[in-house]
Amino acid sequence: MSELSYFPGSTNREDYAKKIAAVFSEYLEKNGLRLTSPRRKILDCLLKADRHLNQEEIYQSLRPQGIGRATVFRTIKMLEDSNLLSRIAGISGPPRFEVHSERPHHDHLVCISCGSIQEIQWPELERIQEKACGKIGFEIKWHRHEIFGFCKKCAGSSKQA
Amino acid sequence: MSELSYFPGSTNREDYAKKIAAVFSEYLEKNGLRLTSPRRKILDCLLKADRHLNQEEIYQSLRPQGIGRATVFRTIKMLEDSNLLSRIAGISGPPRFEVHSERPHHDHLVCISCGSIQEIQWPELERIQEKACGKIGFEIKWHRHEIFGFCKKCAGSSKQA
DNA sequence: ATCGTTGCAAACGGTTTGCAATTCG
DNA sequence: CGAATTGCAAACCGTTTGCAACGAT
Repeated sequence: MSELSYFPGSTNREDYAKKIAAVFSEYLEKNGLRLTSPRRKILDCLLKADRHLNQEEIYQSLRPQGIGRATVFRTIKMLEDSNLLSRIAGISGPPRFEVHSERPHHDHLVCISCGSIQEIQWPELERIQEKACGKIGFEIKWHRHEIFGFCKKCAGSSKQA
Repeated sequence: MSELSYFPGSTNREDYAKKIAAVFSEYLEKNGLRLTSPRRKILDCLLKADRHLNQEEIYQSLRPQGIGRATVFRTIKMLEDSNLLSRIAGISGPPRFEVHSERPHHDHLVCISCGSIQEIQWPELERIQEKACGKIGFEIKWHRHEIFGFCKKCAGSSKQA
């Protein structure tokens, strides 16, 4: 399970976290909602993680602080609505989540043998996408691109799922 | 809801259906399983449809013939295992399915306003993908590429979800 | 006769919702 | 005070499974 997570050169993790929190807060305000302590903690948990968490993992790590499952789900939904969080499907099991926004867009390479998720950036591919969609009048909001196969390690060995 | 579905020039729908059925049958045989009437009907239902069906739609259309939900799920799983069926996630709700195999690969443009799904082919994009993955030693088995945004019709009008 | 297959109903697991208590502004 | 928020438990919904009856070789 090697899952990468990185932050653009000029922005360190804390600045990044602040920025995201600000965007979230703004979103909430605009909708007459509040940036409460549980919501903040859930966002922090996602930001601190160096891999893609699923709902259960967030819940387990925050339960000691008295945060319930429902709140985790509700907050995840808000973060998705505010376009700060994206859902990654994987091959099976519950979806995992990833804070995006400021990070350069990347796609996912999911290994169907060991389950690892690598990230990959494709500026070239993004360009082609936009050009083609522009031509047929489709206005892109976001996309999800998951490639399934065998990672380097697993491709070398026996390839069992 | 305009969902395209087409068959390559030289192959008409019936030939195509036969080919798929043959592949399925072969897969079943190889695994000591049988191409039974319910399985055949479920495959036919998917082949006949001119849009992406979900499990419930298949079940509803076959229920009059006495086919149960469990069989639909079980058969879908087999078709996925035999690499004849792929799962499309959409923005919400249950996954939809699409028979692929012989058809040229294509990605999906999902409209977040009206829910329509357009298909788009990107040979260029596929090439880039393979080249890049080859470079880092990732062996592609299949991929899922869904682009979300506003279709031509909805981009023009008021853009409500 | 044997072994896969079927439909049913119950079980399951992730997600959502109703609600009374609580917190925040 | 009033409105949003919370945790809990129950409800929900799509999916899976156990099982006894069935079907095909």
